[in-house]
Amino acid sequence: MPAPVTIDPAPEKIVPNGQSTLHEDVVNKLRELIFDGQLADETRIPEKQLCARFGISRTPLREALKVLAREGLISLLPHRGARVVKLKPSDIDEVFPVMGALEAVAGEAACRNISEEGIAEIRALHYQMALHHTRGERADYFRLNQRIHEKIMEAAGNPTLSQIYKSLSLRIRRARYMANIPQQRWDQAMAEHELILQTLAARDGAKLGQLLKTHLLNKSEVVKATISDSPP
Amino acid sequence: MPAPVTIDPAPEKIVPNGQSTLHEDVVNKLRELIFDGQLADETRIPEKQLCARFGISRTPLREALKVLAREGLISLLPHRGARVVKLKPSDIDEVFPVMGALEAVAGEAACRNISEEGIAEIRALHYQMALHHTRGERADYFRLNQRIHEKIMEAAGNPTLSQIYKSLSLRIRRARYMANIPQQRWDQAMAEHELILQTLAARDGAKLGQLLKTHLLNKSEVVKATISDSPP
DNA sequence: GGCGGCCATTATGAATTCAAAAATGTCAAA
DNA sequence: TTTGACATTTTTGAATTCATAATGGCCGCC
Repeated sequence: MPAPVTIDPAPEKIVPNGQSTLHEDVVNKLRELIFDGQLADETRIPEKQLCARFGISRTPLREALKVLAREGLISLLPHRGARVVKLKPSDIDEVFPVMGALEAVAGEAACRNISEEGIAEIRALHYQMALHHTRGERADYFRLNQRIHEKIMEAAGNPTLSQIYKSLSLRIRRARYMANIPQQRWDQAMAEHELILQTLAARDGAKLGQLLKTHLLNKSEVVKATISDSPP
Repeated sequence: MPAPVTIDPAPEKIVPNGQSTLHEDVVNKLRELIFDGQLADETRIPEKQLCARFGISRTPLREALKVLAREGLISLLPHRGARVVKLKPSDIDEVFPVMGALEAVAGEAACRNISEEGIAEIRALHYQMALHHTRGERADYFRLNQRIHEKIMEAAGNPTLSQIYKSLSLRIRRARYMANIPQQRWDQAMAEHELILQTLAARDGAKLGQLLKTHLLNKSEVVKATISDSPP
């Protein structure tokens, strides 16, 4: 095989910084590559090549692969290498109800625990997001949207819950960013968020839980539509 | 302490069977050791010693440790080794609401998806469990109880949900088995299960979800009591 | 000309080796 | 006697080496 076309002298070397371990850095780096689509679905991940790219040996890379496999981002077939798992519509159907339930729990807990300052912060984020919605700035809207949901999750004060939610979130992140949401649904989502904010401010846990659940379920439909063009 | 009574010439060597990989076997083995309490809380896990015990090299063991760390069973401090994480009462407070929410989702889905045969199976398990309850056979009761919840989870037909639930389940399994439930609470749990069965048979998803949620929450109190004697 | 088995190559699984950080033990001084 | 600095030992982190299963090409056969 001839030399590769793109020659990068120090592509994205992972420098061993004293505090974190090498394999942890590799995990994060690989996640980024997967999200960026640089490691495409179903393509085999050649260990040697990645090692060269990162400038490390195979040992920490393989440790990282094990971790990512456990997270569900890649699949690890014995003697047959690792490959990025393809996100199927059915996965969306599976993940979103779970995330909805988790957000519902978070919402209930948040209503109990959140400070007035916390509510104020979320309110600020909300109206910032509303502005982006009005202006049709999708990327910014998505970013704020994400942060609001994270804030609610954080306010719940349940690290275990947060961790699991985050892990699931990562799993479908690729699809989520793809989501080319139609205007009508976008308006609806914005209205839902309006209600979510009010309910949180009123500290109506049960209602907020229900709202978040259905909000997620609605989102599920959109996301599924965006990836259903590439069938399993 | 004198030498252990049972001397095992080849203690628990892990033999490389063709299909599964070594590190996966090690993960399972280590989980067992942790659950059995052979690896006590907070004690450092010496790699070399375990390698000798398993008859393997350090590489697959370390890979397994990474995975278990991601599962939350052990903590991995750089250059300071791995140690089994101690189950604190606060962990119970965190985990059970999440499991409750997951079971609620499962209950709703199960009501939609479960076959009549599936209901019949759970009914059989239920009355078997009731018998153990009547006889005061705690271990058997716990076993059946576990299986019923697993059946409901399975009937939901959501692998992602099952996986997360299982992972959480493992995390608190130690505490769960410890649970020396008082008779009064046991009777109450049995009554709750009676209702759970009826609601499932009636396919009332919303109600079943609610029941499972509160059922888990009640259980949480008992479990927490059992580990609160050993404070954080 | 196409298909199937055989051998060389390659990639993965695991063991070993090397390096570096942390734990331990020793000895001296306050 | 206690404390603190230093040297030694131990343990972990990472690289390298070895073994083995899978991949791919080649040749013979149908």
